[in-house]
Amino acid sequence: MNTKRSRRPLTLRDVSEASGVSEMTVSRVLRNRGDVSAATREKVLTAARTLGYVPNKIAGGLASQRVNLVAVVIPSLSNMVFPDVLGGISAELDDTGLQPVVGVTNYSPSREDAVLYDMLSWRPSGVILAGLEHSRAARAMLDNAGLPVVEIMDVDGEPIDTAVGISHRRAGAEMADEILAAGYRRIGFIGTHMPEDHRARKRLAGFEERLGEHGLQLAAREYYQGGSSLLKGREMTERILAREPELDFLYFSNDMIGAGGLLWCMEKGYDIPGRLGLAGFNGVELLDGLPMRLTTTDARRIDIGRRAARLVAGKEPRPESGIIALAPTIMPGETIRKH
Amino acid sequence: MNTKRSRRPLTLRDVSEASGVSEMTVSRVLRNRGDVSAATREKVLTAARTLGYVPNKIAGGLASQRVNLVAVVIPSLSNMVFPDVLGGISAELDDTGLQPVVGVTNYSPSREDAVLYDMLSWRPSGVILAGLEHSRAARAMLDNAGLPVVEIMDVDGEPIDTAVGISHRRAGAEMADEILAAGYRRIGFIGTHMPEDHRARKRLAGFEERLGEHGLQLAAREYYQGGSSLLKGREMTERILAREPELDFLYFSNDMIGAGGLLWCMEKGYDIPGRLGLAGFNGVELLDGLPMRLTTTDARRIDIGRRAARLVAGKEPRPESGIIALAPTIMPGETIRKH
DNA sequence: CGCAATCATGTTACCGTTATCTTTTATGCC
DNA sequence: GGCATAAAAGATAACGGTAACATGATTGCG
Repeated sequence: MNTKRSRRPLTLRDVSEASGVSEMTVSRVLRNRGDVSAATREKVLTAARTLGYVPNKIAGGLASQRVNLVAVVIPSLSNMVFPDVLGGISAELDDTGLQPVVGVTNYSPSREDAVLYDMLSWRPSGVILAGLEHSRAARAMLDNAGLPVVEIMDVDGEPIDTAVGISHRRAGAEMADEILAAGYRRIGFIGTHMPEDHRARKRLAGFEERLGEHGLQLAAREYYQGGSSLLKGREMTERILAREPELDFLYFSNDMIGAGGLLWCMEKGYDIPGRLGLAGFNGVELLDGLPMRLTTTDARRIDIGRRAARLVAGKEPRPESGIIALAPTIMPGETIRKH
Repeated sequence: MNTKRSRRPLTLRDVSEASGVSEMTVSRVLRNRGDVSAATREKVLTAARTLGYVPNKIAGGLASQRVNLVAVVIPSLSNMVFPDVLGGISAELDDTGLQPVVGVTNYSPSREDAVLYDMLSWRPSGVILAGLEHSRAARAMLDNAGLPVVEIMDVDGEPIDTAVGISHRRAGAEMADEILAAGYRRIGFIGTHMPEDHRARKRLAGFEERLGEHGLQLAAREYYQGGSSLLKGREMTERILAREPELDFLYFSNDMIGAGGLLWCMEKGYDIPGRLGLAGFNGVELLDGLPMRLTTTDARRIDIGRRAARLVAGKEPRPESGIIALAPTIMPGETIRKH
């Protein structure tokens, strides 16, 4: 099966010699391009197989000026948000010959610049990146690169090329509507202290704005550092309720801390959703198994991934406006009163 | 800042002309290699910046016969286990100039072959892949490639080159010890029905073997299809207890379903850990916020990622045996009786 | 001051493919 | 059977960098 570990790496030439045809013909066979007779095709294929030849995309990419890679730049892996998006992207890219390559920025603009630079140096066929806020340098790079750029997750802003996402302002506002309609009035907010998480910021802005329209404002807010976890949700919930015991609703900036808050409140015997209502954001699978279903907003992650992928793959035309806005949809759950 | 969107992509030649030096000198500046005077360095850098030049790694890689990529091939992203591994890898690769590129196989051997083939066609500097079980074709490819290969997560088997992980047999056996020492005797198991999840299989084998040494065997087992979620954990727990109400312990093949099981049992009012003990596997952060801390085994994911990365980066020599076995460590939690 | 060592830069030849064009061979059709 | 046409294969020249070597400019030092 395996040839003795030859030191010199295999090239087209080796396959060409082994099968007695030109390198060009081998290349054609391996890429299924151009006319090759069934006989030679077979010869070449077996030669390639027995040698264990693996094409060199570095050389191929240089020669063809085309690389089947799509750069995907996102802030974080752990967020339990990203795997869904990537799932959507992969699913849609699967039959296009394009392959996603992921870069992670950790919500740092300078890391984002670096990651982008690095990705672009591979001359991908397209770029999908999270958010609409990018450094001047990043915008310039992307502009210059002259390839499809899809900014995902958010549509509240001016896309470089195309944007696919939900309006986080709207998501926040709609949740506010829901909460107010259910009669809650003393509302607290818990979120990360991350100036770079623009989407969380916009969500809160939309939320507060809507409260304002009803003559209300947040009765308390609590910010935390670092990653989101159930434990953090518990801590923050305890803290905010200790400070403001009269709150009748807690709006969490994501489901993970929302779930932590929910567990804590249930243990403490709070009457939910009667005495205290809760809501999160994202619509993650995790929530399905909680003792009580947390009300949340589905951020349409899979759809966003799919549409973004369709755009870079050219399966779908870029809309005139450059913006594809999906509707964030509230998933009622059981932690908010019926009205 | 940005030059008018020129159609022709920028090359070294453009920078060279703009700064009045040879392409070679530009190349040297951009890579910080070789001697260049401070003056020209500055000239080149500003030229590159104002043009918005991004190096072409395709061309560079071909010329230098060297690519700063490390292929990371894993079965799944959603597992909440691989993000940790990736974290460890990135952390350790950060100062080496190497960059991880992730491929996902969905536990399918044929997908694994395809992903590997694809990755190798980029001629990476090293490969990190999950598990010790690979197709003959995959082993041949890796053998042929002549680069460092680190198989991670598992050490129960024969590595192609080097392996870093824990012994899942041992992890299973040690958990069995713990459970037996606490006096539980009627033990049930809940896990995925995935013939390709070799690590889960080995864990169970080690577990059962140890039970056997004590003259016991599993009193019940329940397998499920598809992904692990809290909800699935609840369902499976309900099912196994309906079928075998006399069980006094449930060993879950991962923490997610373990957590689901725990929540269900608590709701049903089971006395835990008195009447019924529970244990999972992995040691994920999720567990920290549960109403009761689930007993589990820390699979050393971050350490595994780090060591693997150190090996491919050449920061650490390959051990004589080719195997780096980390110790799986039991995290007691509160769902198992004290003994 | 002269000569070797060092620094700074340039020249040339690939790296392993694929695009494009050319040549050779097979095929169809009246 | 001859000639237009298509199919199959090959030859050649990029693609955009970098390695390796060559060269010109400085510097150090007895």
